Amino acid sequence: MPTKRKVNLGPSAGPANRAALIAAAREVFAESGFMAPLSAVARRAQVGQGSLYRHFPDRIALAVAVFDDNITALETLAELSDSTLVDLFDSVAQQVIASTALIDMIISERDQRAEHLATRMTAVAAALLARDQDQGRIAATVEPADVMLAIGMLASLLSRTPVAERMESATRARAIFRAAFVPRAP
Amino acid sequence: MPTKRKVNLGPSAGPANRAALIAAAREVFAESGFMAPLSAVARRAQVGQGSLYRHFPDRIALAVAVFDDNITALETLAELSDSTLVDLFDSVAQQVIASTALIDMIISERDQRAEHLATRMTAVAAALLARDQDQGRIAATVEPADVMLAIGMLASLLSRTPVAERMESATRARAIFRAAFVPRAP
Amino acid sequence: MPTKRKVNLGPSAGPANRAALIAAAREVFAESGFMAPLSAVARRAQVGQGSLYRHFPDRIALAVAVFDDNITALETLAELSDSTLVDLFDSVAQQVIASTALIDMIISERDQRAEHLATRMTAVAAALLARDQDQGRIAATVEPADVMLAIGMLASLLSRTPVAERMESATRARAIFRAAFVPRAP
Amino acid sequence: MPTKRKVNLGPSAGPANRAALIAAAREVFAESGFMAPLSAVARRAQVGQGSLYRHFPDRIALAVAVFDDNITALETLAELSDSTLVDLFDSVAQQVIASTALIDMIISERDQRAEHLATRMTAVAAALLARDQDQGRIAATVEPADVMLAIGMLASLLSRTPVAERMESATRARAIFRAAFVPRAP
DNA sequence: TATGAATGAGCCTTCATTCAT
DNA sequence: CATGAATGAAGGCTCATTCAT
Repeated sequence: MPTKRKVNLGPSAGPANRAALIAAAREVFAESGFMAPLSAVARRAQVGQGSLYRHFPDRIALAVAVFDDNITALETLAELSDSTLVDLFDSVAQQVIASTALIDMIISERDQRAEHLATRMTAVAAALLARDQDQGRIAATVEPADVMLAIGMLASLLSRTPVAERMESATRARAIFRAAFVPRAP
Repeated sequence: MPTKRKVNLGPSAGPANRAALIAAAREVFAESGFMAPLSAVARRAQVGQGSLYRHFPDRIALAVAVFDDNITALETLAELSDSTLVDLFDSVAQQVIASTALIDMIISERDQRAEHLATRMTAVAAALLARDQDQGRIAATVEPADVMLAIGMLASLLSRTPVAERMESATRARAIFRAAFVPRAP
Repeated sequence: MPTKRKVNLGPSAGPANRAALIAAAREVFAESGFMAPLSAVARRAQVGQGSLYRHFPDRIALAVAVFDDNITALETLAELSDSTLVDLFDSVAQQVIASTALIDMIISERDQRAEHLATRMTAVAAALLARDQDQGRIAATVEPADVMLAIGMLASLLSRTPVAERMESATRARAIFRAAFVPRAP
Repeated sequence: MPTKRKVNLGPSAGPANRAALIAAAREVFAESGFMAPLSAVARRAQVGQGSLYRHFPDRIALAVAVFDDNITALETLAELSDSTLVDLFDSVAQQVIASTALIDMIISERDQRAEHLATRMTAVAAALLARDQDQGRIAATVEPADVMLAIGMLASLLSRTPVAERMESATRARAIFRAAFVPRAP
């Protein structure tokens, strides 16, 4: 009465699966948002659900793995000597235009790991802010929290905007924030 | 085929139930967002699921009933002769601090009824914008779409911010938008 | 806090409601079959659901009231001196082409009242059969049960055939049964 | 968000469940017709509803699995060199006496998969008809559509006949159709 | 007596999570 | 260590039936 199994390729492709899961999750999160069914991730990665759970015991673990790259990209940006806050806005907007789920998570999850990503992002913002203020591009009264809030608002908005309208909204929002942050009297 | 019953207190409280449903929905939406389970609304209203569906055949019908009040409050605000865009921001922030779901719906639903609420809100924004620009309080370059975008960002952000931090975020955001919209050279 | 009611026209239109319910049920059964929601009947009759239940405590009671007319039409047919079994087939087919639910009920319900209608229908069949056999139009070996079975099959089939194809199926089926019942060697 | 669990005996009986579901569905369809609640199938198979949906994503998928055997049996019958239309009627009757739902589905579903079964059944009928006509057992005027109609009527009727009376009805119906299809003058 | 709101059982469907192989 | 089937808890929705007014 029992069964028939497929094949068990053994532990050969151990971390290959992990990578496949991350890639699949990136796509799935981008298409269907942070709350997309995890089974869809496993399916797209051609991996058993069990393996998904072994590598990433919960949704956040998976999301953190996915979004670490995004944050790293921002950090890299901050290290360029000529990057500005405007670049940061643009980068974030770019990321969110492509995938909505990072901000979904950063804003809504109280989980340690999500907050860690948020912290790294804040550091990026603070670094760029200081540099811009030094060079008189941004008003001295602006605080890092303002920048993070602006980023949060930008991203949160874009994350709920239909894909087709995201670009336009991003442009308009960027103009608003630039106006808000530019120094007053020349 | 028949069904067993427990008690049936009858339709004595006909529209009282309707009111209870709206009140419950306001709370549930505030706590859990626009996608909160409707069964939770029925439960909190102490009402059968069937009654909920009789009164409000779908989620949007319920939401519209809940949020009509909010929009009406904004319209009333716009009619006061001395109200300003800042007042509008504050009102929206106030509302969103209390309940998150109105903007959830306005941003994400393409439904006629949701768009009707959005339209009314836009009208309020446009009226106040015109008045503020006449009196030199807001730069002439600002367009209604900018105002709506700002409101959307504000609300979208607050809607994902944990309740405890909403007030602070709202204050900071208001300052940002004021800075962005104020006229430049005096 | 309580209520507002509509109007209560009193017991003025007592049996008018009953008639409206029967008419509405005839339409609803025709459109949606024997298992159509009773609430749809009440709605179409512009009558409260309670009234429906007062007049017809269950689905069968309502159906019997509706279909009594159909059976009566068949009985009237049988009383015409020149009517034949073929006429009966045609009449049943006609009725079923229009509304499917009578046979649904006769075949599937074991309820007394449904069987009463079946009995009357059988009497009609027997009368016509006897007459046809007297005149040599139908083989002497055919029994009333054969006729009822043929009617049942015809009707049961039509009741499940998409409306557009019913006419064609009815014609073909009639030919089959005629071939089956005609006397053999002339 | 998580879920509580009782026991999980694992997927040891993987395809055993599938078989149990088919068996259960055969019984449930036989007892309650094609529209019987799928939850009843899961319950009778002692299987979670989720498993039912995994194996058979919709009602038709389940029905096709159940009825494929039936059609296969008919096809096998047609391949026997000495089988006749009468055998086909008897086989169909036999099957329908046991389970009602096959014809329910073939008649009422416009779904691809249901029509595929219908097509196979028609092929069987046409093959047997040709052979019977060759050997003079069936009138040359009879067309495959007549046979299918007869089968449809037979099955449709039986499908609505209480189990106890099915055998008798089947016998009588077979006699009728034989009479209808036999060649006329010897 | 008529009304129509309220009830709640039950069906369908989706998913997170577990676990035998 | 990977697999993928099994589980069952929700949630959405529909309807038959009751009952205060």
